[in-house]
Amino acid sequence: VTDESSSNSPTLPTLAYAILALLARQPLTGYEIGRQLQDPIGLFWQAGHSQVYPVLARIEAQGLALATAGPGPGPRQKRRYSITPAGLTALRTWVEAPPGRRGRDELLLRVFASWVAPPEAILRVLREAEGLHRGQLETYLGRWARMQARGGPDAPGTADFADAATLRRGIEYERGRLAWVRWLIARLETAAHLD
Amino acid sequence: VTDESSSNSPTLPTLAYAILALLARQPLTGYEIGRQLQDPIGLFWQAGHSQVYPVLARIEAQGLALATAGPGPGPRQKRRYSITPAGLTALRTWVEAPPGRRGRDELLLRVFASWVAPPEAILRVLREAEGLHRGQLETYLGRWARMQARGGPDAPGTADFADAATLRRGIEYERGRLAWVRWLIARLETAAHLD
DNA sequence: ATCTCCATGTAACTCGTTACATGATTTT
DNA sequence: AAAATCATGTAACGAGTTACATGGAGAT
Repeated sequence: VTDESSSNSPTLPTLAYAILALLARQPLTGYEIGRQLQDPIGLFWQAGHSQVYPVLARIEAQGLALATAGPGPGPRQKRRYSITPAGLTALRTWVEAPPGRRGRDELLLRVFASWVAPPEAILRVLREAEGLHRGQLETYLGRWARMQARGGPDAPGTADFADAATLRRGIEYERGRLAWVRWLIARLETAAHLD
Repeated sequence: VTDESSSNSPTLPTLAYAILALLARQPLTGYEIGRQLQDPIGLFWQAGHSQVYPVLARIEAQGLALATAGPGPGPRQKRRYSITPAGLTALRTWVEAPPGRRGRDELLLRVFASWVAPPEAILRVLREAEGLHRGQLETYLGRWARMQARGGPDAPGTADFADAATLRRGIEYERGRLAWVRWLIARLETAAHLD
């Protein structure tokens, strides 16, 4: 375990910092955090609500966020969390630490193993992937357009600039992905009708 | 659990298919598989040896690979695994299934939260990331050059073509990453010496 | 003498996913 | 009338990481 912190604050999972990064912008409920970390929305980090609630409890226990409780729609109270100065400090410290790079990519792994399967099967997988990436790219471009519409991106050091920077990378990633998938489809198609 | 398989074969983790994809090329020991899935080498999937051994045991138990045992350097026997026809079929079936897309990116998450930290701290993180990506890109380009040297990539349907296709994506990914990191560094630097 | 590489595994723990559970309000 | 949305949580399990453990061969 890479625990370089003091004894009273055990290390938090990366998800905790994703949550703190959202809370640094505005107070949110666990439900809202869960929504923002859902699959097509969460640009760089995903989590289900069942993972969010226990981590939120730990964040609160360490004094990194405070909750204000009020009546909720269900049998339990609705709790809206705000980040504390200690939470901001913790987030700042984490941001300044070097990121660990580990990547897992199922599509790439499938392509790596694709030569064991017939080309039509791989083409099906690739065409589906192409659709998904096209959709994701459009989602991102829509966000980008809305962002430009309500005043362009600010100067570095603002949340708006950070949003724009991450979104920019998301768009470039999807474009690169799409180009590669289309290249592969073209290669496989020309090879296929040579038979 | 998304178990659509028959009762006698419980679902295997994705790592099992990464291992089968390696075994489909040539017989390997658990140690060699672990090496190939190590951080800078594993292009799209990473795992430590402690994860590999139990999964290999499950692969063997399901008859997807066979081991030939011989004297090893340590107290235990050295076991070299070969894929079986059943293993090839399982791999083929998995390749044809749609990949689940979930991505986690620590650097992107850090940039998303970067506005809470001073610009010099973020620049340190970004410059370190730039070095890592430059190194990774060089590694990939080296592999690419060696690949071209011993006869260019084959036609689709071969392992060599699959290698080239995945490597190509790796190179494009690193290039895109590098360009983005450099753009960000430039933006932050010009903003910094306006103070 | 110590370190690294080869080679195998186990143990303890944390993280992540799916499913279960409750219940009011709004939409179809 | 049924389904989706808001809102909270727990339980069970599987995946992933770090550390422990063993030991021969070769390099520094």
